[in-house]
Amino acid sequence: MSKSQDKSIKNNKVSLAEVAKAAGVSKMTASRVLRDEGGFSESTKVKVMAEVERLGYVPNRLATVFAGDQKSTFVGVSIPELGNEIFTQVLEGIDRKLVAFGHQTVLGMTEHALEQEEKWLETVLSWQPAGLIITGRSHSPKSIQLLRGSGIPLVEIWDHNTSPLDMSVGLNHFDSGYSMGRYLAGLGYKKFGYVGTSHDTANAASARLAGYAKVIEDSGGSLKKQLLLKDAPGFYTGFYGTEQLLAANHDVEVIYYQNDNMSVGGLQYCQKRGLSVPDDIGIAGWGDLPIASILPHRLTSTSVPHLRIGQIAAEMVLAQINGEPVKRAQDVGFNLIPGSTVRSKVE
Amino acid sequence: MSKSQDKSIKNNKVSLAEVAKAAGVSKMTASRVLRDEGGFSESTKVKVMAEVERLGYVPNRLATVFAGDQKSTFVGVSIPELGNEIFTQVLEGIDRKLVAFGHQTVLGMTEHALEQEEKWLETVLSWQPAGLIITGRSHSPKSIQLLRGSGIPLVEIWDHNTSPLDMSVGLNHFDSGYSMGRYLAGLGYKKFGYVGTSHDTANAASARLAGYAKVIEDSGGSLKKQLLLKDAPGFYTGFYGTEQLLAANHDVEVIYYQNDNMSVGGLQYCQKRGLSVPDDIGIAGWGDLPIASILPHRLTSTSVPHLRIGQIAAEMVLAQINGEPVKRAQDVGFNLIPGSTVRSKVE
DNA sequence: TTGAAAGCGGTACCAG
DNA sequence: CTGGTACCGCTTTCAA
Repeated sequence: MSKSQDKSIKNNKVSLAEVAKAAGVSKMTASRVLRDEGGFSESTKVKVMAEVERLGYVPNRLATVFAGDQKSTFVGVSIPELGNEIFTQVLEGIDRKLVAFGHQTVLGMTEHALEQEEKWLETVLSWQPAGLIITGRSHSPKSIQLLRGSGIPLVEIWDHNTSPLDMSVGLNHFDSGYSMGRYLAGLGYKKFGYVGTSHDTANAASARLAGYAKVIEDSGGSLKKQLLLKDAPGFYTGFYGTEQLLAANHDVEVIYYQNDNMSVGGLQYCQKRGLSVPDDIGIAGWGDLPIASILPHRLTSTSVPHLRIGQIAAEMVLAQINGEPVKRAQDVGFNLIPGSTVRSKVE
Repeated sequence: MSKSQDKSIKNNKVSLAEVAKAAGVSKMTASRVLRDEGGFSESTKVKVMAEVERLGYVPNRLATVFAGDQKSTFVGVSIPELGNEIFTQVLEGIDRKLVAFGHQTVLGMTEHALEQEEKWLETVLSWQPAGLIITGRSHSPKSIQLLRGSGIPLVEIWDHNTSPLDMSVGLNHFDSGYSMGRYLAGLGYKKFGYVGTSHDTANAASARLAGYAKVIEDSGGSLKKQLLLKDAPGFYTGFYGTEQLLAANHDVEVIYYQNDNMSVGGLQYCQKRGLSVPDDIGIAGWGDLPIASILPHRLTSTSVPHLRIGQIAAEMVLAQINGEPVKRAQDVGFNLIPGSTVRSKVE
């Protein structure tokens, strides 16, 4: 791992000064060439670039940011979990856009815990990020203080939020759950079930459940919930959550799941038990995830523009960084997919 | 967004000097208190901490790293794609471990392209990361030069690599494909199929395919491949890849997929066409992904410790940072899962 | 237990 | 077109 010469004491990093000296010019001239800001001759440029190449110079952006009044090119992005496909898609949308504009994502997994978020925020802010994109709208008091004081572009995503700390993009999860509830109630269902995961933090999924529950309450139906503690909302969780729900409540007619992957778990459980969908039981998911595209029957679900949310969030941060005008709050909406895993309207 | 006082010209960041002044001590004393390195009285500590709290001071780690000869706490982590569950799991393993030891992940999506990796490397290295974890073993010459010159801990993951640039953890993908080929050939299959995606870069999946092909060649069987260009290896890709493969090759007896999700797509396609698995056709996946846990029949596949690879990679970087001894190359191995989506041994 | 001065690697600003 | 100088926020070193 030793290069041609191991002159430097502290680390093998080549500095601008060394490059400049080797090229026989001043630091300033070398700096100008590297930033291509003009004000130097062609011959100087050639000399400097040759040395850059020869010495393998990698600029120290820390120093750059530090020197000027600039911000770094980091954007802190927090999502609750990487094991959840939905957030992974949002993250992908964000990173793609950010990278295209010369920024980098500094990841934060908050695991639905306010303290985790707070700890991450503290650290990431100390690196002078150019912006912040965080999932969710509820934060600890300390976090809010940090966010307020940071003065950098901030986007709260996922939940639509008409009064964000700074900016926000997402959708109304309560409405989304409510609309599914209305749809199912409209089909004549009376005995509702719900299967999802549960966390300490108020989150989007619980808002959907609240919307769903509201319809049921208003329409005089019954609701049985199966909330799995601290589990990731995936295929298997849906499978055994359904098992548990049905074991305790034989008469549930339709089940709404936290997401499509869980509902596919439910679908498999029903198949295993010989329950016909939708004749014996109805199944509804959320999120229109990839698995839905290959199911033999269209899954009743709600489609949401995951990638788009990420893209918009990144665009908002970028626009704000560049001082362009930005709409503070955007609602990307959702789309109910009727599907064929719930019964048709009763005549 | 305006705090109590908007005194500063450039940005509202509170500096150590301001805290020190407000507390009536010198910068150094304040610095000592904040780092808790001793050498100050209890009363000074109280004064300083009070001001830190009151002013909402957030240290500028950029300056810290810059001033001392320290490294940052960043670790650059590159994966090919976020849309691929497998890598997402690896990433989760990495980030969990890293965060537990006070480090942060700076994300890089290389999209299987060497130039993307190179560009990302250049940027991320300029931020003086404490370490690097990158997926894959093939890099551009420029990338290799950058990596060599960086002098920071580096782990190449995914492919087992006996002569890594620095360190490596992964498994032998060729062997993994070979073992599946042997297993299937041992069951009497002669006409093999493969469905996967294809990229410019030599990657792990192509190594598996090569191992699989080798067995087939040696045993005198036939191999029909369906390589989907630039597609993400997911459910739907598996579905229509199977459709295409079978349309062109009616007599394929067993199909090996790039991963489990694709094979589930294949399973669904077969069901749709009324093909019985394993009677009419055999299906084998790779990766033992979550979806496999809820299928009615055990999927023939290969299990791999995704999270573990991530954890080990992070541990290697951490150990190296702390100057502890590290094994340079680790093979986590793989495990063939016989399953019931291929036929039983022919008598 | 405390503080003053130097310097990390760049860039802004001005003078030549 | 080029170079000198001050300085960004913090830590290291040395002296008090």
